Amino acid sequence: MAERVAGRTKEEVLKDFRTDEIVQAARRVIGELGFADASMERIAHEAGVAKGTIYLYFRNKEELLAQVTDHGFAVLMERARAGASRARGAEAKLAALLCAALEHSTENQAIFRALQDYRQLAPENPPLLAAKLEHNLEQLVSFVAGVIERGTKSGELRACNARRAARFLVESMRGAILERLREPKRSSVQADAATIVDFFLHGVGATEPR
Amino acid sequence: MAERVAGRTKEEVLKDFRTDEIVQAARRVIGELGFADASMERIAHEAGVAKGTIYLYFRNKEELLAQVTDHGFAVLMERARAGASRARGAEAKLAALLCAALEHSTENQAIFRALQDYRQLAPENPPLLAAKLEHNLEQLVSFVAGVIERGTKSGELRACNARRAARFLVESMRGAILERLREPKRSSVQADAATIVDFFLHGVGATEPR
DNA sequence: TAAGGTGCTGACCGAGCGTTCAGTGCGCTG
DNA sequence: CAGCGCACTGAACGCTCGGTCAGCACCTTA
Repeated sequence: MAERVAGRTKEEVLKDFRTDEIVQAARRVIGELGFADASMERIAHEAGVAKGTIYLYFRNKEELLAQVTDHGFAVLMERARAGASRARGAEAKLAALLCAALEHSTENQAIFRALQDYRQLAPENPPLLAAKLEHNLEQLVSFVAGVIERGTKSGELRACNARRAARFLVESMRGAILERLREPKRSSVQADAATIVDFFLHGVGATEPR
Repeated sequence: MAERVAGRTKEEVLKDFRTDEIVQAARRVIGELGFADASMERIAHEAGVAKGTIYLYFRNKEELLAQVTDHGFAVLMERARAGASRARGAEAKLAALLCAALEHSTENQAIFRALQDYRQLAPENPPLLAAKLEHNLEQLVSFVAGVIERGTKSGELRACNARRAARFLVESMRGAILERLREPKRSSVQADAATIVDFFLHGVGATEPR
């Protein structure tokens, strides 16, 4: 009989540990090389195990990649929620949200590349990974849309299609992240986030909103 | 001595014809399958030639893909310029520009997928294709930035970092195109373009611009 | 210490890719 | 009509990659 710690066997703990090690290794490799060039061989090497070992913990490559992106998105969403909940008012919440995303993308390019590339992986008949990413992205958009809706109700934001606006903002964020990755540390995360929110709230038109 | 038509030999005309045929075939295949899955075999089949024949007209796959994206971008830019030049005022020009881009992306997904995927193709040490796409995208941003700057001078737009604003708009356009490709023909090109320009000019804030 | 089990290894496989090149056949020329 | 040149072909090549599995090493147990 195996000894138990907190209701889990030693084997289960070890398995979780190994699984996490491999996921983290995959995250690093993807962040460095992108999805397309992140081979199982390279990931195995990074994790310090043999290629075959990965297949003891994941059914195939796609399942591994899906876990990587899921994990990355979970961290991003947690940060975004935490940042937004600390801030007061729609503008501050959106800025905090963007800050979290920009910081997260700077520290960890893997999840962001996912956001960017996922459609490429299998444009037709999207498999597990594409579906998961689609779902994750939708979650982010929904969250942003929620912030916008509450802002509209409180009168801070004008009435608009919250979902469209949320997508609009998320895409802009994507662009800013891209730019930051291209020329890193050109400006602070806070400044970039503020610029985007400013554009988003006020636009570039000289006339007042209708 | 070969006969000449308009200063070009028959061989040159034929070569151009074949080259164009292959480029168009590649465009269709990329549009259907994406960059990653557009194999030379498939492109050759679509063009109605043998795989080896492509290598008589293009040094390698990358050169072929680069020509495809160059061609697509040239068409897009031509449309955008034409649309913008017909319109009067910054708002109308931007709307026309977005219309052109949305139409073009609807008819021809290849160039758009390029915009989306190019970073994926070679994240490190970007080769010919990535460099060309980067340059093309920069051209588009510059064009938009020009429209914005002139709008600022005429007083129609408020003063802002035109380049940042242009990137902001281009990314939003990208998002709209993505959405359109996901659920095609949900709304008219004109309506989508108007929505984006409206967001872009007025933002979602209830207060007037500073 | 011997036996048994289990986690792990890495050489191997087949598929698919971009690329090459010896061969083919068609059309032009003398 | 014979000979030649050249555009074109597609089988073959080298390579990479995801995925497999027979065997090994180590730990536990008796």
